[in-house]
Amino acid sequence: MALTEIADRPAGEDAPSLHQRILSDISEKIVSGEWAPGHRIPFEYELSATYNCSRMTVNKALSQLAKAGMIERRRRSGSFVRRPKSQAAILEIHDIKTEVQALGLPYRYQLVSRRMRRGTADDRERLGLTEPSTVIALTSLHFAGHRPFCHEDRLISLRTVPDAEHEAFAEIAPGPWLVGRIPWSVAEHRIRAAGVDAGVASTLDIDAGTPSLVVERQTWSADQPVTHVRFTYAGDGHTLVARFTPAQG
Amino acid sequence: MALTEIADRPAGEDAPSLHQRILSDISEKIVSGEWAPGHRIPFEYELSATYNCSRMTVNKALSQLAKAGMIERRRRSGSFVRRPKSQAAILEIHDIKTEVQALGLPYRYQLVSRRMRRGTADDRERLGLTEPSTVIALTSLHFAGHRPFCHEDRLISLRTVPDAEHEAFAEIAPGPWLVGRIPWSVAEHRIRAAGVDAGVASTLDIDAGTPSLVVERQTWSADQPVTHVRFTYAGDGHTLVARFTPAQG
DNA sequence: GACCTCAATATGTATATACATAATGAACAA
DNA sequence: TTGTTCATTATGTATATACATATTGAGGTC
Repeated sequence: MALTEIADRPAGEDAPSLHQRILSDISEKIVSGEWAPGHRIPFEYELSATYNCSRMTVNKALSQLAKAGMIERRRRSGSFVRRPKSQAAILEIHDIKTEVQALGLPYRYQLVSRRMRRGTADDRERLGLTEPSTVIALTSLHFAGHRPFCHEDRLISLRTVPDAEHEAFAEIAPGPWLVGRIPWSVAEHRIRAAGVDAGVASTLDIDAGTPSLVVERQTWSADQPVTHVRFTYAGDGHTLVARFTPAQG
Repeated sequence: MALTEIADRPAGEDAPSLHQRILSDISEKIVSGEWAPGHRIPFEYELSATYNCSRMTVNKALSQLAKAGMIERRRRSGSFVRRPKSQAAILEIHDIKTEVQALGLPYRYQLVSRRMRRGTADDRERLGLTEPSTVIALTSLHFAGHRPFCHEDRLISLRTVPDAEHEAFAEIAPGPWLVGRIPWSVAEHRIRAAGVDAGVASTLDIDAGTPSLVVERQTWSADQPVTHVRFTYAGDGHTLVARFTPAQG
């Protein structure tokens, strides 16, 4: 009877594509534990029979699952549920304006200092420069409402970003200015806790040594160092939050 | 002449699949900035002509690029390079044993305390429990060499993980014990800096108030709260590091 | 001009088919 | 026993084809 087929896809529900449905069916079996790690999932031709579709459609679903790291595919042997890769997980880090506005507070940017100089040894270290180069050194503040939310200490390599020489950064923060102008290919983050030093403490209007969250980001574009930023979030007021589902690399 | 065809694929090079090559060709044009955000990339049938392949092969490449967030596809209009989505990025967090061993130091786990209790209001808050439930509360230390590397403060919901009642956690850390036993579907991380409180300070053998990195992780399996952990990494000795290429969500 | 209709168009999804490739295991030879 | 050969098998990749679907733009009507 046609009734069962109708029941498969209730009227109000918008129908996802078939390979999508196969994918989520399998994904659910894995996440629920019904198919434990190591379990061999049905062969492509078996699934194509149960779903009454072609092997290509099943292949599309399984390939995506393999890419997401949920299953492992072995020729001649079949596809297997992968063991979760330790407690590894993924965290998203947003830009500051978004962060502040997500808190429902008005955002404001303020430049504290701007210097151009021949890169010191420390500058080269931070940027990952091998040869001397001229750099722009910026310090600035990001406000959430009336209170300073974050202190930014940034270097920009003029060799890679010559336009930065003619930008005052009085109105626009260097982050948004760089984004869109310089396509970055690789970046590296470092997150740690530290007591704030005297200089940063005074601009943030807190006591030196107060615990703070330090996020450093180093960015390259096509192997050329672009910028190095050090964000200092004062006190324990700031938290990086991430929600995610297991995507075992 | 066949010579040009040979030149296309040098002898020593292993040939990636065609759709892979199309994907990386386009990806490179985008990352290099040759195709700026908003640029309309060639239509599927155009690319299939230039690469002398079927539309399906091009479609596979473009679909993956769209999924990765690098391009946006619009029916009837074509495919366009997407504007990078702010400075969002991704960070991987590994489990502690792996972290310690990556430093080349011997790893050791030590249980400090284990209690079973009817969940307090704070316990329910941490686990995300709506109704009262019995919980296991564990505190333990992770050593890197001789020094305490990390303090762990964990709650496990006995309702979701009844087996935990019969596990002493004297030999095995609760993290690895839970992994593999309970497939988790969702997790949430919170990362912040804080001064350590007196209790944790004494077990870590440092002064109270020392800046420390606190990583909290809350885990659910099929909407059921599984566990809540609070890792405290003493001082500024510990850094979370992440390297990544831009996958603009 | 505002509105409607409709053909054109680019992507979305799915099929049937084909051959390549890696891995397994059984049959067979030294 | 050890090693080799070889057919089998499941996945990997690619093609040609088909129809669905959303969107655009042109043309006609009120």
